[in-house]
Amino acid sequence: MLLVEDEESLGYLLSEYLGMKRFQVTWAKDGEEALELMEKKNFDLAILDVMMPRMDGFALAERMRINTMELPFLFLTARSLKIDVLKGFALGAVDYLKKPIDEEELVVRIHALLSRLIPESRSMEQEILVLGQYKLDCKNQKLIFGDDFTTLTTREMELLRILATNKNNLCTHKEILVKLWGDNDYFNRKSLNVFITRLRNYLKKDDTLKIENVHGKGFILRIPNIA
Amino acid sequence: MLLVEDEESLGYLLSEYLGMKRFQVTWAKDGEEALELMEKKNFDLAILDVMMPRMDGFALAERMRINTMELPFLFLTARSLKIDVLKGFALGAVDYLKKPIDEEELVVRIHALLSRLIPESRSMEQEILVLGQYKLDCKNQKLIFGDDFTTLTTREMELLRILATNKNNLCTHKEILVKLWGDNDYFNRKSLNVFITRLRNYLKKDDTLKIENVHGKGFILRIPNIA
DNA sequence: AAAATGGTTAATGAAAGGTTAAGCGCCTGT
DNA sequence: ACAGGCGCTTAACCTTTCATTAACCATTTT
Repeated sequence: MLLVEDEESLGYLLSEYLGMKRFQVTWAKDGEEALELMEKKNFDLAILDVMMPRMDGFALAERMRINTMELPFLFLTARSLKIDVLKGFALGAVDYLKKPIDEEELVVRIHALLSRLIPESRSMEQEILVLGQYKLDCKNQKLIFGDDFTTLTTREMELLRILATNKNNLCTHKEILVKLWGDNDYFNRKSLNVFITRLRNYLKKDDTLKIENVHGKGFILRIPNIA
Repeated sequence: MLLVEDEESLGYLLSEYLGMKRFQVTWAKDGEEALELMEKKNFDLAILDVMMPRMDGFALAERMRINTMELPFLFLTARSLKIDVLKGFALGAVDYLKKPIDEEELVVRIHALLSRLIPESRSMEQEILVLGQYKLDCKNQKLIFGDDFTTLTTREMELLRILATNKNNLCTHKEILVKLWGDNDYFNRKSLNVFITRLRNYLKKDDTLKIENVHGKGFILRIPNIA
């Protein structure tokens, strides 16, 4: 997470507090520094102050868009005029927070944003994923069908979770193998096939669910949307 | 979008205003009614008032989670105590807005939520090319026609994508062959012909679409512009 | 009309995917 | 320490997929 804040005391306070809450915070003291950092490192979220010397937060957001950086950002600012709020969102902000903000509120808002922005982390928190007539209880590694359930192994569960969080969307071999096996070689790929077979077996009680293969690319868990 | 608000005047005002802003709004006057509506219809977002007779907004959110409804929701309420905000997010809200809120701000916030934070609408952003009555979902390699779809092979998809991104413009043999095959010899050229035939077959449900040949030069995917 | 280019259909074979079972290391309890 | 169960990997074998090639017909150009 990247915090862009020119004011010493608030910047220090916030980065300390967020660090305490187990966020990895990098603190940039102006827009130039922020842009440099973004080039070097991958952040999940940027928190931008608006009123800063040299390049203000709005200008920074503009520059980020021009450089097609896809980093989600929110504004945290004392400028609470309606026109500023509208401008902030028009620039593509995911939130616009007004100073002074309660630290705890800031933390829960950031959590809400991150869990929405990063599909994986959402399903990490989410205990139970609904897959057609099945439910996947991630914490207990149970695949529930009515009153019945199967206990999944860790790998089975993780694979199903990846497919489920990207339901109706292609999960490439590479993506899956790197996430679950850390590497993408011939044998791991064969292993993946074995797990796919297993999952297909578990899931065949609901015949609207399908794990489709896209030849040479990967797999799609197809869950028809009920109308 | 589902608006849950017990107060007559505010409910009316909001649903009118949001309707004016091209949102499809359904207004439920209490939690019970909201739950019934959710059973029947798929909404993209719910806006929940907190203080309501019978079932309050927090209780409603709880019920939604128990019934494993995956509908994202935000609170819109006069209760601005910190503890309420924290509770709201703990229940899984995507936002927590304090009354009175400026209508324009509400609208931009909803737009931000729908475009960036809610998966369904996000997946709509991925690369989908419209070809007459067909849609080409590049990531999933699907050619969609109404409710029906065909899974294309990688080559088929790449070829169609080249033609589609240059619609109504000539794509030379050379251009295509170099991009897809890396080389331009007699056999690859024959192969290209086979793929063109296949694409023509896939696309014949919409007879305004044509893959034309320009003798000795290349192909044009013709898509009449609707006026 | 001959030659070149394009179109269509079907056969082929290599690569990818699917299934089942055996192998193998790692805990766990005795 | 060792037996047994568990879960992941490897192997063996079979099926499907798909780009290529061939064969043949149609159209266009010269």
